Amino acid sequence: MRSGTKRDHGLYHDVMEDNFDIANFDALPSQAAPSTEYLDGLNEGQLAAVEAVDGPVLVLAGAGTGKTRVLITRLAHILYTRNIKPWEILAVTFTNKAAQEMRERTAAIIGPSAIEIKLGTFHALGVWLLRRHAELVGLQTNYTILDPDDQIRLLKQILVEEGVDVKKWPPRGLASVIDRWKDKGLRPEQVTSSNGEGFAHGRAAALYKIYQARLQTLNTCDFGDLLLHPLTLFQTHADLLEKYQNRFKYILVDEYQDTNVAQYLLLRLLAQKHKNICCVGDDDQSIYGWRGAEVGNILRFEDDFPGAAVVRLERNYRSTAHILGAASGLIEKNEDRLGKTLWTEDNDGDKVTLRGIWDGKSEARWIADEIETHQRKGVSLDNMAILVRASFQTRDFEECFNSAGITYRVIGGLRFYERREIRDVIAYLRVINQQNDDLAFERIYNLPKRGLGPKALEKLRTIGRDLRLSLAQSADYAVEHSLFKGKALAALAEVSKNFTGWREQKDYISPSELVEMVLDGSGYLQMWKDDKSTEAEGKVENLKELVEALTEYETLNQFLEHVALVMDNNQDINAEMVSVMTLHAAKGLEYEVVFLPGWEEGLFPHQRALDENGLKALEEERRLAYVGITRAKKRCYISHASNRQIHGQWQNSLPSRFVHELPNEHIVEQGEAGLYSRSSNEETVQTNWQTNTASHLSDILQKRAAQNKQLTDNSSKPVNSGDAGIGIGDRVFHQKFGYGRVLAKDANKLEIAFDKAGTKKVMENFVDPT
DNA sequence: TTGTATGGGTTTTTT
DNA sequence: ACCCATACAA
Repeated sequence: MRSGTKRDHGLYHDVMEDNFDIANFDALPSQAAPSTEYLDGLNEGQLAAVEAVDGPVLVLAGAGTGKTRVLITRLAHILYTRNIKPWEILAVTFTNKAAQEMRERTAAIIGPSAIEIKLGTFHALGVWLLRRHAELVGLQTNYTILDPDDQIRLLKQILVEEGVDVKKWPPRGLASVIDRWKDKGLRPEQVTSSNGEGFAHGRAAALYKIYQARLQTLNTCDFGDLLLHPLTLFQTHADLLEKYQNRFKYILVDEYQDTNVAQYLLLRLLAQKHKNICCVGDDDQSIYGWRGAEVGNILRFEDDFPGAAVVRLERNYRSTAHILGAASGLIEKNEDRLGKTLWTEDNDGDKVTLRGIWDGKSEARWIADEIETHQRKGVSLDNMAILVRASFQTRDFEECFNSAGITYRVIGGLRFYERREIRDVIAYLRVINQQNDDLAFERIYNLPKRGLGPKALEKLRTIGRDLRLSLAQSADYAVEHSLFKGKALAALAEVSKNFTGWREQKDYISPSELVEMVLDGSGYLQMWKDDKSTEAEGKVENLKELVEALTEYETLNQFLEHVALVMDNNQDINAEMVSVMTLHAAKGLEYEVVFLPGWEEGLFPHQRALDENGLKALEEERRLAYVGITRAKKRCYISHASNRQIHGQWQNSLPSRFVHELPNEHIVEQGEAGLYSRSSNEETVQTNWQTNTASHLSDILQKRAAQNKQLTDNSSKPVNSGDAGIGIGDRVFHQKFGYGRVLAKDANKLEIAFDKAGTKKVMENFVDPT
């Protein structure tokens, strides 16, 4: 499946995309007489889940209970015991990673015919369906997928055109309103301003209509459309629906707790005929509510499919008893759950380590030390992971690991295709692939600089509006009729000529040859080569990698699709590396040793989530914590820092309420002198926050001052010592900024006029009196 | 038209 | 701290 190139860009072909055609001739015979070997070692519940092949089945599978194994074995079992071809099975997952793993492990049991199973993410399924029936929803078959960045850009254009104040009503806000509608399977004509969440005084519904129309003329889909269009397709074309219902005799769904309404409706339609649908999920691991996921889908399953078999998997094979105990103790605090009791026969193992630390940097250093200790004891770096709440937290670790010489990989950090130079080239490719792609055209019409500015663009826009042409077409037209003068005309003529040439070539040469032509012909590569800045070299390097990566694709369209859907930068799968990723990205994974840094109020649970969704969000955050802990097999470390730099500003914070919820018997505390300690300060946050967030927060505010004092008094850490009494007018010294005089004081923040560095705001802890 | 300076708003999590 | 939009100079 994966090609064997040395550098792996994660740009593998998704087999899902091309398997349909080969699937129609019977190349591979159905499986030989089965031995039931593959069923060996399953426990009672797992076996039940595997053997309940026909009819609806709901598997409630706790963390680490072997649900992936069940899914895979079930796939094999269906193929062995029913007269079914692999392509008559549909298996949907949430991530490409999960899909890939499932395919590999299935292939290990049933052999190469595994590639014929229709297996992939919901979105990949959507792309596939849409590619074949695009015209029925008003698209052309070579439609492109709009990435979130362009989605925002487009929405902003629309808002500006419609005279909406984008300062007050940010495009992001509209994007999320529209995304939520699409998550619910609602098309523009199905929404009213009343559910527009008050955006731009109830204009959201109208804006949604405009946006959708614009997408159609651009011949493009956003992520939501990849689900919404197929849904529309099935709702309006009964014959088509029936065709796919007939094809997919068995359906398997992973991570069912994270399906949104659109996905749920799609599944329900597809499964209606044969009703052989098996959904696997865990309500305690539902962490995508913010994206429209409905845990309710799990609860509703038995109503939708009467007579559904329900199987619970509660025996955990992954973690030690202490780790499981800590996780269970935490998740018990949630009101809104089906309730499950995981158990294990594993030994107790080590307790979960809890540590309070001075700041984010020392936290990273401490974790690096622990990693090295484990490494010396023989744990591979591959078996260790750091799971953070927000992606900015990865930075401290990257810096620390770089200087400590620990190899690491950031999963889902900034992806290869999100780099500017890559996006630029992709924009070129998009315009070649599809002249309608105005967003892409706008990105590169003056890149490298050709002396075409906003005025030229405006002119093209006008032409386009009058003649109903896209920007690229307008450019051609303008050149043909000499609508520009002098330099601008020459520049535009060059652009137009280039694109025409590339477009003529694109079907005759390989995508990587095409990109090379574009890079040279456009002067884009030269632009970076001429650039003397330090980063330019890396960009040239990346562009070379892109050309290399493209050799794995046969058509441009295929490449563009993968860029949008599956491309991530998991390079160098061979080297041993610690993984650093967000908690969300860690779902479904497991590691011997897991570090969970940053358990601080405001960061985890995240303040923003709490602000927006209150108690519901709190419970989701808690599930996230639960997911984090249950990733660990042998060792789990939780830490919280007292000080952290956020948006460049030092902030101090209290330990997360989740820290206090960890059951004593499963944790061991490591304190640092002078820092917050759970045992000594127990009463600090142990209040009834669970039912009353507000009182908890005010509680925190109250205690914060007291804690600061304690911190500054006792700490021996960074640059300060007993400096509690700095006042206005005092002379002070700061390690980085040197000497200065205090101008103003606000709580523990000082405004200081430094002799050399100018006036800055600094935390009191970081200066010494002179 | 391009380049630089300044000020304001901002960042959760992802297919 | 960073990204952005706007303003103004070249």
